[in-house]
Amino acid sequence: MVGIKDVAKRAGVSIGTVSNVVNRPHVVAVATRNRVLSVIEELGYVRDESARQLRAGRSRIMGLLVLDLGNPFFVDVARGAEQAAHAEGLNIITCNSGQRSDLEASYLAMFAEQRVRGVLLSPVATSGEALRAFRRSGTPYVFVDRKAPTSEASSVAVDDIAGGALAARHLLETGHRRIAFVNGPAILAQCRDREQGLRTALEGSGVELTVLEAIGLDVSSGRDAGARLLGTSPRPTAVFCANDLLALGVLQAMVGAGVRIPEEMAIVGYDDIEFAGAAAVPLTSVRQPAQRLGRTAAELLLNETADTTVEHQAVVFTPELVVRESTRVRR
Amino acid sequence: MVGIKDVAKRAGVSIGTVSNVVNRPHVVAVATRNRVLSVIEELGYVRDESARQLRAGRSRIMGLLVLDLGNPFFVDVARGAEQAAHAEGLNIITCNSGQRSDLEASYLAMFAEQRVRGVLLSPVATSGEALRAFRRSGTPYVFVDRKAPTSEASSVAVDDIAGGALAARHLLETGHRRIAFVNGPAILAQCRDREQGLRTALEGSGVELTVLEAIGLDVSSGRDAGARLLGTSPRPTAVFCANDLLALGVLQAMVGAGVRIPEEMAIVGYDDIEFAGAAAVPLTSVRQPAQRLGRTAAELLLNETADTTVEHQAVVFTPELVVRESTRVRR
DNA sequence: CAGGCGCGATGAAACGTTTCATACCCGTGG
DNA sequence: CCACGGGTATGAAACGTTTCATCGCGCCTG
Repeated sequence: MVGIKDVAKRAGVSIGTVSNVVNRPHVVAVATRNRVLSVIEELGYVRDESARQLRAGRSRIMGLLVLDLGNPFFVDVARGAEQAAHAEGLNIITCNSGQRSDLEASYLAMFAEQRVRGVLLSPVATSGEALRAFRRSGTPYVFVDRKAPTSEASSVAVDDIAGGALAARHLLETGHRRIAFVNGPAILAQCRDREQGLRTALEGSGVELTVLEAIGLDVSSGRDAGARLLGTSPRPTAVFCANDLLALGVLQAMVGAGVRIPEEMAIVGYDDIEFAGAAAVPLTSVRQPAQRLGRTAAELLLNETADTTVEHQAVVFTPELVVRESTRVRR
Repeated sequence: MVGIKDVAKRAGVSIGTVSNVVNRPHVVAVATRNRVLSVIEELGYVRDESARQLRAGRSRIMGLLVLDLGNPFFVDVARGAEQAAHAEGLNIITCNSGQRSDLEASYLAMFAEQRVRGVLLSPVATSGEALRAFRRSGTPYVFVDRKAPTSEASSVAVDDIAGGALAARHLLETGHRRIAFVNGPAILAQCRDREQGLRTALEGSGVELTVLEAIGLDVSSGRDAGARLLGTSPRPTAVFCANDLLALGVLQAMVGAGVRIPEEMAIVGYDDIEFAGAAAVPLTSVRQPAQRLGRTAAELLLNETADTTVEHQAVVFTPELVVRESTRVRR
């Protein structure tokens, strides 16, 4: 592999000069510069980032670890983060923990070993060995889609309790009295909070609430949950799902069983991913500003890495209900 | 930041010994080993991957550059690739070109500078400055979802011509005589091939074919195309879309305009993403083995990086038609 | 008892950069 | 004519690892 000293030898200059041509072109005489540049071109020299980084002590890369890239919500978060990072000339590497703590641990270790500039993290659980070990490495990090005490780190999240309440109030207003909640794994704070918001808002309303916990937060888990839901009696008249993927699965199960939506079963999802509006019956959903979440988190992280004295912040966005056919009362 | 020599000093051993503890624990006496390990724990030492890599001359990372992470098809490709890489103890970093040549170029440059072990590439265009420059860097690469001459590199693809033909024959058999094709950007070989397969299969059938080119390969481009389609007269009775995202957009436009699917307009998509089956009207689609594509490509790349004498291969998978409501003739 | 062997530990070199103090060359002003 | 300074180029040190030749030491064997 051709290195800086091959270029130097071939161009008849010192390696320091080659380095200057690459990094501070203005300090080298124009004749020399052109000669070196043409040798670089001729030899196909590509500088070695690991050597650069070793010398510089820090990398030009930012890590992003999300819970599930199969969920378009996180793809949007990644898009937002990428924008902000590119604006500062940094590259982002996106990794997918798939909600598995072991993968999360392995990616965090990788980030630490890479001496990444910082990490945007949407964690499986904020306690846990992996995270504790990662903290010790001293790599700066910001939580995404997860509140955290500012004493520990900055965070950017959406108010999940408010989101749960939004869904609850909507279902109450449309007259439902038997409601099911299809939740995801309770390890996830998002799931716990949405349930809590729902419960609090339903308090005293006399609504009969059934809670099902799905295995995952994906469409096929939703189908399973939908099948279970079909077996309950008396059957609820509305179901709120922790996630649009779950909601799409539930919807599919209902349509497959000939249950009419929303007449026999109203459905509310969460995230308002693009597919929610294009579903069998367009889904009512709680919208989160996903791209903004990613962008803001990246900006916060960039600030903190530029100036370590800056205070941690906890940014919380407010979700918004988008009403579509799946809960719209037909006349 | 604590380095190997801090550990060495504190444990009263040489840096070579510390290195051995980390990399070849069996060669160091158990008492020494434990002492060093406890110092590592105490100091929170994390080894510096850039120094490691500089010394080793190669990295433990594989790059994956896809056209669009917003398309669940590529998320599945990424999943497959990740599996194969992890099985070999490598990490994958996934980047998203979003079909933009400038981003593609910038990520390829980054991969080359990082000296990644190899790159899985689903390129915007196989010609082009970016790719030519990348080739010169000598980083091994394998094309994903794109055929390529074995003289250049290995590739893993799905037969898009066959896929287009599959859709065409299905629409012919279900009696359609005015068909529209909503294609994506013609720079993409996938789009050109699917169109060609369609045209060839329709040849001599007397079918009237209208081709629309959408701006992108996403749902909103599909909505636009759907709107345009509504304006054509006489209106086609079936539409084939280069992609499920486009098909979902077209579907949404049709449903919004009160056009009955499949009676007034049959729709066929491509990729068979999970959302296709959960759509307003479940979509007939051409299925591709996405995860297998990623896994196979990664395995090929691993082989080639392990043994440079191995021959390039071009693996081609065969697509499969999945028939659902959107083309099913109702009785 | 000498020689050899195996186990553990050591010290130094090397990886490819960047940076910085230094040196050289030439022209200009005193 | 000398001193000085601006514009260029140089050489060496440093970054944190891994690797490898070497060495010391205790033990076995002949």
